[in-house]
Formats: sequence, C-alpha cells, structure tokens
Amino acid sequence: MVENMITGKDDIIRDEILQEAQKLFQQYGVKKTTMEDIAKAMGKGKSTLYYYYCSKEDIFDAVILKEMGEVFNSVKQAVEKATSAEDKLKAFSLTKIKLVQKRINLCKVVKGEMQDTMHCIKHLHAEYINQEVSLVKNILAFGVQNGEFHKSVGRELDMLPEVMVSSLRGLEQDLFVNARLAKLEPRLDTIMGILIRGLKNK
Amino acid sequence: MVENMITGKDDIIRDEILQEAQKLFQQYGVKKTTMEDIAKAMGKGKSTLYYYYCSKEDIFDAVILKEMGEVFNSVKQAVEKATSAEDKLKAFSLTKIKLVQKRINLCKVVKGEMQDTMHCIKHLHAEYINQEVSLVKNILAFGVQNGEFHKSVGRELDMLPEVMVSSLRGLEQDLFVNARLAKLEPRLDTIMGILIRGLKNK
DNA sequence: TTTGGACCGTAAAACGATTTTGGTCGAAAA
DNA sequence: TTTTCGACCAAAATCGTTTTACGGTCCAAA
Repeated sequence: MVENMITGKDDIIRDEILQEAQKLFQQYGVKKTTMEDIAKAMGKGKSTLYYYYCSKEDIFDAVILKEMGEVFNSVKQAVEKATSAEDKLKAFSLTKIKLVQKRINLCKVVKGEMQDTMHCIKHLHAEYINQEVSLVKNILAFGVQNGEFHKSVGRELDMLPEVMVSSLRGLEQDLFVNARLAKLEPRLDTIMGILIRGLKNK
Repeated sequence: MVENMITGKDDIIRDEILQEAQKLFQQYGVKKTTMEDIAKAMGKGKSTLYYYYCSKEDIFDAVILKEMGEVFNSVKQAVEKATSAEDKLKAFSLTKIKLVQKRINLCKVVKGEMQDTMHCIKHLHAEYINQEVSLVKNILAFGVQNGEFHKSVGRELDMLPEVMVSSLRGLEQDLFVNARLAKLEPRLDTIMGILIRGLKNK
C-alpha cells in the first residue's frame, strides 16, 4: 500500500476491518475466525468485507503486512537512535524480537506455522526476511562508512546481510520456537560481540 | 550403549533389527512402517522384536542414536584432522551438515519433525545439541590453548559454545528446512570468517 | 532363553449424514 | 453510482458410527 495515511472513508473502513480481524485472529486463531465473525464485530454484513477485500486470505495478508510494517517502522526508529553501528545492530535485533513477540499473528508467521492453511505465508515470509536483510545491509554500510567496520565488509554486502540474518535467526528460534526467553540479551550480546569484533576495522 | 563392538549373538540380532528398521523408516516414514514390517524384513516374528526392544519407539530411539553416533564420530575425526581451531570449526560445521543430510531419519529429528508421534524426540534433540555444544567447546578451548583465540574466550566457555551452535543452526535451517543447498560453503565461510576474526587473539 | 502366531484393546481410518463457512448474487439503501 | 446486506450455493468441515489396522501381550513350542 502506497499511502500510509488513512484518507478516504473507504480507507477508514478497510482499516477497521483489519483491526477487528487482527483482534479475532489473535484471540481465536485464523481457522476459528469466520468472515461472519469479522463482519459482526464491526456491525456490518459479510458481503461488505468482500467489497473491500478479495478473500479471507487477502484480509489475513493485509493484517500481517500491517503488523510487519509496525514492527519494522519501530525497529528503524530504534536503529536510527543508536549512534554506532554496533549499537544499531543490537537495537535491530532486540527491538525486532520484542515487538514480534507482542504480535501473535505475525509471530506465528515468523515461526513458520499455518503453512497448510494460508498460501500467502510464503510471500509474507519472504517480505519479512527482505526487510531484515535490508536493515542489516544499511547498518553494515553505515559501519563501513564511519570507519567502524573494515572496508572489506563493503565488498560483501551482497551475501553478508542475509548470512547474518540467518545466523541471528538461529538464536531467535531458541526463543520463539523453543520458548527459551531467559538469557535473550546475554546470548545476543555474546554473538553480537564476536560478530562485531570480526567486522571491526583494525 | 556402553559397548560399541557387537559381541554376542543377541547384539547381532539387535543390530539387525536396527538396520532393517532404519531402512524402512527411511523409505516409508515411521508412521507407515509397522512392527510387522520390520519383523518380516528380517524373516522373524513380531514378538521377537519385543524380546530385544521395549517398544516401537524404543527401536526408533535406538536408530536415531545410532545415526547420531555415526555422524558425530565422523565429525570428530574430521575435526581432529584439522590443525587450526579455525579449520576445526569449519570441518565441524561442513562435515556435520553433509552427514546429517544423508540420514533421512536423523535429518527429520534435527528439523524438529514428528514431535506429535514420537515422545523421545525431545531427548534426542537435547542429545544432538549436547554433542554439538561439546564439540564446539572443545574446539574453542583448543583455540585458546594454542593462542589462536583470545583468552577471554576461555572465560565464556559456559555460554559461548551453545550460542555459536544456535547461530550456526540459523544457517542450517536455511538449508535443511528451506532447501537452499546452493551457497552452503560460501555462506558458512562468510559467517565463520567473521566469527573467527571476532574470537582471534590480537 | 529365544521364538512365533493367536489374540486383545485401542487408535485410526472409512463412511455417510449433517452442518458450517467462504464466496457470490441481485436488490435495496445511501 | 457506490455501498450495503441477507439469501443462496457449493464445497469443506464436522460428527457419529462402524470397520480395520496395529502396537503390544500371552503362552506354548523350540
């Protein structure tokens, strides 16, 4: 969606559909939530939903993209507030995990659940990774530019961001999937510390 | 199992059960393989299996532990052949991935599948991670000892090995779960290069 | 001690009937 | 013309019952 600001009345209704859908998906799960449920939650008829969205899956897709937008916007802000590339990387990782965890729908997508029921999961996954890689790439470029990272890092910006994202995902899996929430920050600190020393200019 | 060498006749039969079970699990999956199938594959009656093993799950457990033993024995040998800690880490990772991939049963366990059907999956998972962490810990200790890694690494040997294992798991997930087999070595080289530079003595 | 086929009990599968739900239609209301 | 809605359709899901499959046990034979 090109526009972020809600303008016309139809955008108001589109967003209200997403808000109600998000709540119901979060509370009952996607499967247990019917189009009738969503419509009734906003005091409208079921057909109204189909005037604004193509299908139930289309609504789900929009809900996840909205949650993703919220998360990555906040992550971007946290990254911008940090001054060193090192702190930016830490802000990126910590903020992302914390915000994703609060969004049960997005969290399920990130974990790889629901792949049988929602075809859009694949592209949502791809979009999520794309945003991650893009952010990490910017941070690494920033680190090279301000002399914090070795200039050889600049030559590896094709592969390095996604390798780092994959690597961090391993730690995140321990938290999301295996519910090991303890030691989140020390573990991230540990691997970040080594990665950053490995990237630094010396 | 304390003994590795097959000694008595009963060990011969126990191993034959595992070999046949392994083949059938690999070809048809655990669910589709019956105890009758395993018994018939070795020309014996079903009750015979229960003389040597407690249950179907007991057999499955033994098959996976056997495959795990094979993998980690070979990984240990590859690690021992390498002379520097750096090469040892690379050997550890590459050899492990290649060997696990060849064992469809173990591969499924590592991927986290079958958790509904086999209760022993949790402890098998724990055993697998334990072996990984143990190997990485030895390599890190070796690197500190020969001056290749900073001595501060020596103080972090409680958490660092498991954090590194989690981190590498992220790359492995891309390969195992998302079937991205291309770029395996360059991606490992990339993250290993940075990790090692971050660990090195300077 | 080892082996094996008959047997048991429970889970899974199959089946047909019924209900639910995603999505569409056409008319009414705004 | 745009937005809305309830009736309707077709297919999927659910339910209850029956049948089958299979893990595991038993007991006698080798």
